[in-house]
Amino acid sequence: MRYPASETAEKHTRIVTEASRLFRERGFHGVSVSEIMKATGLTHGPFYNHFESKEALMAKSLEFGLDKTLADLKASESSAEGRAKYIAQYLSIAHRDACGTGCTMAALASEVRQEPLAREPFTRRLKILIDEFASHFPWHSKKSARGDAIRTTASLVGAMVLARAVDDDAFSEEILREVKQGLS
Amino acid sequence: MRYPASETAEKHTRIVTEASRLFRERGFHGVSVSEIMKATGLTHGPFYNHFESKEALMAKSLEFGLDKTLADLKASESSAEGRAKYIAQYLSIAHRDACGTGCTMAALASEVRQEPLAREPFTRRLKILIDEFASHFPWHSKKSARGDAIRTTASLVGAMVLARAVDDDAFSEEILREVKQGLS
DNA sequence: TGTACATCAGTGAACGCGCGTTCACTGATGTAC
DNA sequence: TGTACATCAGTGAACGCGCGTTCACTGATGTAC
Repeated sequence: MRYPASETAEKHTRIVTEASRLFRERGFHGVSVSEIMKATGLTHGPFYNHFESKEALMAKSLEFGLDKTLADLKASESSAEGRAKYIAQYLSIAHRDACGTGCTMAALASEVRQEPLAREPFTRRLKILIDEFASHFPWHSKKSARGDAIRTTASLVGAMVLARAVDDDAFSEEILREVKQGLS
Repeated sequence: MRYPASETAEKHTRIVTEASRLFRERGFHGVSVSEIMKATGLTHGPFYNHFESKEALMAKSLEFGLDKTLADLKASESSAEGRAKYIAQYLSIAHRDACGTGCTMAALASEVRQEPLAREPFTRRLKILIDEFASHFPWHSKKSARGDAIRTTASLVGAMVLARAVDDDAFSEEILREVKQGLS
């Protein structure tokens, strides 16, 4: 049956947001198209009215997640305290335990490598993120700002990936704490 | 038909080494049991003579890979120059392009989170790795050594994950270069 | 040392399952007159 | 404004496929005598 045209765009968005959350929680291959559609409240059939393939959705949901990360960064306080707050929040236990709503890089970067359609949008957005990170916060010097932004990003992502992989809460928190200390 | 008992252990080892390589290259879910067995020169049937399940092999091949990383670390020169050499090699383009023979953490850490049998062995070995990293090389002070080892590990893993995900060679090399510079 | 036979790692067809994807069908919406 | 009908997003059964796993069978190896 035909459905109101006004709802189509909203359903499209909902597929992307639910996919982004589920992919971050369980990885690209850990979630099926049916599960994503069920999470949006539809059956799996109409998926192909919205996207060409699952891989195309991977790319779109990756873009969505990274755009969110960029928006959060831009919305953060643009001072040394703002940076410390941003880092503390990134390396928090709450973030570690909330993959689905957290940083897309920490959740999916290592799977991006194997998804041809995902690499290009990932690359473009990481570049923008690094640029913004370097210019948004004050760093030791203008000359080192970009390098500092790259180093900080690598530390944040590495710490989160390891803290999440680890089985031992005390060790996991130690990783977050030590890296946070190194960045302050 | 029956096969020489002397070969059984060797075949077992070969399954683990081939699995470790393939898993690092394409992820736990990107490689099938059949592919692994084919890579060892056998059909897929006898896999279950050697391992209880694919997940059990994931855990074993993870252990194998991490033990190799630990052995490499122990074999490296135990001086400030040795550390610089170790870091330079880790953050090299050669390592970036050789997932299958490279660092198991950089290749699989984000997938470990979702594999129950893999988390415990991963955790135990990461602890040993951090201990060894802290005691093997000289750091600024004895007090900060452990924290420095954790921070360095997080930076290395994060840099490699990002450098591999990125589509743009110049950008990828910039990430490796800047993080390397920050660690020297 | 030679013979008879039990052992068991490897073979490869087969299992059920869930995946990504397709498609004939439905029927309220939107449109042409 | 009212009527007739084309549109098309959503439905849900079905497709082929490759996955992890199982198993009856094979036959050289290893062993008992």
